[in-house]
Amino acid sequence: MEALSGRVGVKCGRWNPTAEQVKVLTELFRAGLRTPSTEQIQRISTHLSAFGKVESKNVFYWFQNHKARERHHHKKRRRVASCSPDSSSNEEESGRAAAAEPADLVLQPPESKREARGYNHHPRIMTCYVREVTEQEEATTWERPTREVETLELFPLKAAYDLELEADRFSRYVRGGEQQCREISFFDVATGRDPPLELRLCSFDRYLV
Amino acid sequence: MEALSGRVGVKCGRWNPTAEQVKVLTELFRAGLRTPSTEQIQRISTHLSAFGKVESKNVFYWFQNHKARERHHHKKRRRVASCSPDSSSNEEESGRAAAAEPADLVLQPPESKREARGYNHHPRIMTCYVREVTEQEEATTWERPTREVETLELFPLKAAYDLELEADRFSRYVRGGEQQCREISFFDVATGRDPPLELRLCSFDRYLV
DNA sequence: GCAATATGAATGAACG
DNA sequence: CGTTCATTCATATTGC
Repeated sequence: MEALSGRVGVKCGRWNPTAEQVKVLTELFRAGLRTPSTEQIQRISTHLSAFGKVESKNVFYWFQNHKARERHHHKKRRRVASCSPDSSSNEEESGRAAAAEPADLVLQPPESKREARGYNHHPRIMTCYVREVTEQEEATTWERPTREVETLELFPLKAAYDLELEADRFSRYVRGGEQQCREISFFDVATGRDPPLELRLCSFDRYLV
Repeated sequence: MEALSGRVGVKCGRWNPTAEQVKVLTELFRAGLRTPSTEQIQRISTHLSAFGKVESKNVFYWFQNHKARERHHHKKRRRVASCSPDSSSNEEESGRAAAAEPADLVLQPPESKREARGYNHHPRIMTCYVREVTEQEEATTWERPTREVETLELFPLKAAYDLELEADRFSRYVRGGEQQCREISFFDVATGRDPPLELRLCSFDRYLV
């Protein structure tokens, strides 16, 4: 049922992203996009509209939520301090919940909390602040920059997308800052036979890690 | 088939609280706890683990759902707005769709588009701050504070809890703020014969209402 | 067994 | 940005 490209109810009460939309958003997120600018949001939403109804605010919220949630879930292991080996009856937990990103929103160790703008990085990689940290920087929080950063075949092929809707064209836009930041380009799906989207990342992993 | 205290197939697909766990959670809820903090969730889940497998997120979701649902059910036919004859009594909640049917309340935020960055605030009500609303206030959201707030015989007696599992001890913790907020204390179930939990509320209703 | 319901889980939207 | 609210999805439960 409703294996359709997205959800079902079609209630329209609130945005219900289609599978394609989610995929695009997810890829962008995985690519490192966390806090899209107004323009980016515009472009993204326009593009996504090819897969179904969507507003800019939906894109905005999507990133907000995805970012916030991922962070929450990330705070898992780490400080165990001492007592309470966390034993309990949960061990297998790692096996099951480990996958996905669903959640374990728990622990939100106090730790860094008041670092003003600079506390949005996990004790993870993110060790590369080579120069002045502008907002571009903080907007550039990759999960694991070293991995798929390369050329990323994000959109493998002309899936089963319904590319007949809008003829929106996306000009290439760069996010994050200068040249050392990846750039994500959208190519019009209507003008070309190319996959609905193509996301290209400039290798700049050397700046990371 | 499952009459057991909750656990059955052990499907592990999703958490299936045991009767004891539900009881504890319910009592806490009745006591007024609605939005436990991270620490509280931690403690509660640890405690509940004595009655069966449980994760923090389960506790989190439990409170979220319980709170939300109670609220919905409380939704007596409140506002009928205007148009829509609403016909009156009728459906009393639509009989069947007791738990669903969005029916009307649409709140429809002004489909204002929000200029990019300003998605966040709606021109909402926000008109009621009669006095200094501290975080204690908002943290102290009881359903009907004036009602059972008193001394509440929350844990009537040493139920049939299996108090032989963990020897976790819970130190008293306060939620919501200062002294005028209720405090919920857990007493070790292993060290004492007392009921697994005891919840004590400081009368502070005068601060409410 | 299947339909109706209760409720765990997920997530869009919004608040502070 | 961290939290919380509201709605929806998915599944276990219960009744017919």
